[in-house]
Amino acid sequence: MIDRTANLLGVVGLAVADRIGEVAREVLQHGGETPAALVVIGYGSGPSNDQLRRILGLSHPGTVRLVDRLVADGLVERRRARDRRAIALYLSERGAALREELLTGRLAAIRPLLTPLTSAEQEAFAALLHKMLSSMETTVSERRTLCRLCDNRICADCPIPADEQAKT
Amino acid sequence: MIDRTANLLGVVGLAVADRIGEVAREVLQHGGETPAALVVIGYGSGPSNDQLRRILGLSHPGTVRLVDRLVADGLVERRRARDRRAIALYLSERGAALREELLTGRLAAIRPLLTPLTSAEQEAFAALLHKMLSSMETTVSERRTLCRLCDNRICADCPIPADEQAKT
DNA sequence: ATCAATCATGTGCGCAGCGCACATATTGTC
DNA sequence: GACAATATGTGCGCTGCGCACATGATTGAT
Repeated sequence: MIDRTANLLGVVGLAVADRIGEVAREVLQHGGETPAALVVIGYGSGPSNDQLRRILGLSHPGTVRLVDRLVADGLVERRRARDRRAIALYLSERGAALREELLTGRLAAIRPLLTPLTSAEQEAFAALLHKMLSSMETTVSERRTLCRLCDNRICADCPIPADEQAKT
Repeated sequence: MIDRTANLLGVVGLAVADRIGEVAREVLQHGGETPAALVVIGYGSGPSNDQLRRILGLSHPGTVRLVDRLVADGLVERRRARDRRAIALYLSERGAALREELLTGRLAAIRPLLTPLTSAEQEAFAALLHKMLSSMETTVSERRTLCRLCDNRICADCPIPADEQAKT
């Protein structure tokens, strides 16, 4: 019985990912982990190449080239960090604008899946999703990977627990 | 409020897609739409290159090359179809075995997300997913695209409605 | 204070997955 | 029988990414 539910979740998950991917490509003209990079850098903490790499789950060179593309598009700036072998990544104004557009488009793409549900059903659905996420045991790094496309304007209190012991 | 739910669904959807992708790459050593192709061809109806193309949402040449890879790996056979300009795609024995492994791995990858829920909650969750899917208006072609990674051993009665008028 | 190990970034190279433009073979239509 | 429509295959190039390697900055051990 659980497998039938898992299969349904597989369908919905695929549909969600497909829709997000479409929006991202329309907005950014790039695919892969590029949209996630824009969101992550957009938090404004000035992540290093290596921190970004871990969150996106890419190789180091892959991340360098990804940032190259974003810089070439004028969406990201490489700045000096305290540690002078590292860099600090920040969004340009245009990058921030596209990030907004991306996050808005993402929600707009997912929303139609929920509208057939009544308000009460949506609440129940949210509660179940919340419980699923809050039951995941993750490190800080894994949590950031899961939330790499999250809309921080909406998700004020992320339900996903993170073991604070784990290294960033 | 709906946006908060949509954001949560976005996270879970991404997690599901990530996990499915990992399993697929482990089993098949290929990414992209390749795993979906294996599942679709595995239904045994002997689809043509063009029918497969529409379901996967790829260009025609992209599909030809995708099938090339599957044939090179000994997973798929190109056979003559009634229409002699078309071909009919079938799985080899090894292809069918890998398809089983892929579908099993897919469910195994999704299942851990559901286990924190009680049986009653899982039932409620399934009912909500079912309602979401059954509310989608899709053509036959779109339905097949949505279900391109579905486990037909589990999903006997697909909830997604399809307009039978639409051309295959 | 120096020097080796470590860390972070960047580069040359190649591969996988896919699309565009084009070529070829078969089918249906008039 | 001529011709548009259909279905497959090919040459070519692009995007996204990993591996192996090189370079500069920092840390730690002596």
